[in-house]
Amino acid sequence: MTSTKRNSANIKPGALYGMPGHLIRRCHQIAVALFFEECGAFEITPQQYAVLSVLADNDGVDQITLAGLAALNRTTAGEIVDRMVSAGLLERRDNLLDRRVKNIFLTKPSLKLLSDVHEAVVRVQHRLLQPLGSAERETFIELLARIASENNELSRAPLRAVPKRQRKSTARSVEGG
Amino acid sequence: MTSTKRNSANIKPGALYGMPGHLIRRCHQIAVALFFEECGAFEITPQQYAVLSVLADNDGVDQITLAGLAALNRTTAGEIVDRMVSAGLLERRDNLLDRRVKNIFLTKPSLKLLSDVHEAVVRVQHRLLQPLGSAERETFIELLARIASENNELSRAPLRAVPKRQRKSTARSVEGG
DNA sequence: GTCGTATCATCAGTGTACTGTCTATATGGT
DNA sequence: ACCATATAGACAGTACACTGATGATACGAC
Repeated sequence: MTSTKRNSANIKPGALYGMPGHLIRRCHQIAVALFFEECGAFEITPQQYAVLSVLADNDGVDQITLAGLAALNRTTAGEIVDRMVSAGLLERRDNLLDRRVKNIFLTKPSLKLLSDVHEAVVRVQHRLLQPLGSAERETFIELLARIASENNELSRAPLRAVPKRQRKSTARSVEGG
Repeated sequence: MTSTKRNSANIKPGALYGMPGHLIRRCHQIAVALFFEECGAFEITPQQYAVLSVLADNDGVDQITLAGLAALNRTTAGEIVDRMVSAGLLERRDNLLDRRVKNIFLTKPSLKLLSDVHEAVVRVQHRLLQPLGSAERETFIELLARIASENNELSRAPLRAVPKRQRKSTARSVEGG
C-alpha cells in the first residue's frame, strides 16, 4: 500500500510536480528561454516569429485572420502587430473594399529577417528535445499535436484556417521572388 | 521525393505548426483555458494554485524560495503574492532573524480553498489528456517531465528545492490539523 | 571591527494573454 | 431604403513573465 501522508490541505505532497498542466508550463518557459538564447540577437520574440512565419504563407491577411493562423488572441495580435510595425517589420494598410479591415504585410527587412532567423529557430527545437531519443521525439511531437488539435476549440485562442472569402483590396508590399 | 515548394522567405510553408515550441505554447493555452473553465468560480489562477500548493508543503518560506519551488520568476512571484495577500489568501511577515526576508504563510481561507479546488484541478489534467489513450498519457507525462527536468537549468525560472539552511523566525499562521 | 560580496525584496520598463466593451462598418432579410 | 445582426479593430483593465537596477541587510575574510 502506498503512503497516505497528506499535507496541511489534506493533499498528497508534491502532487503539483507531476501534473501535465504544470509540466507544460515549465516546458514552455524553457522553450522561450532557448528562443531568446538562440535568436536574441535578432531582436524578435517567439510570437513575433510566429507572425512572420504565418505571413510568409499568407501575406496581406487581416488582423483577426492573422490571430487565428498564429493561435493568438485578437487583442494580443493587435499589440504585437503594433510593435512590429514600429520596428519596420510589418505594414498595416486600410482595406478599400471593407473599411473595418486592416491588411497586414511583410516588409523587405522582415523577409530577410525571417530567412536569417530560421536556422536558429530550428536549433531551438533540437535543443528543446535533446533529452529525448529520436523515436521519443517523434512520439512527443505527435502526442503534443494531438492534444493541441483535439482540444483546439477549448483554447481561448484557437488555431483557425483562412476563411473562404477574403476580400483583398491592396497589393502585396514585397514583390515575390 | 518530397515537394520543394517554398514560401516568400524560402522556407517550407506551415513549418511552424509542427514545431514543438509552438505546439507547447498551444497546449499551454489550452491547459490555462481548461483551468479557468473548471476553477474559474474559485477566483484563482493556475499560478496562484501553484503557490498555494507549494505552501501547503512548505508554509512560511521566503519569496525567493517560493518562486523556486513554483518555477516562477522572482518578480512575478512577488506580484502574485501581492495579489493573494490582498485577496486574504496569504500573509507576508517580516523575518526577525534576517530583516531582508519576508516569510509567506497560508491563511485559513486559502487552506480551505486549496482543498476545495483540488478536485477541479485534477479534472483539468484529465480533460487535457483526454485525446490520448491511457498508455499514451503516461508516456506523455514522462516525456514532458524529462524535458522539464533535464532542461531545468536552461529555464529563466528553474525549479529549485528548498535550500538547506532556512532561518525561521516566525511561527505558522494556521495551526496544523 | 571593517569591507567586499552576496542575497532578499522591490521598482521601472517591456512584452504576452486575456475579458468585456465600444465604434465603425458591412450584410442579409424585409 | 431600413433594420437587426454580425464583424474588425481599438481601448481599458487585469494577470503573468521577464530584465536590469537599487536599497537594505547579512556574511565571510581579514
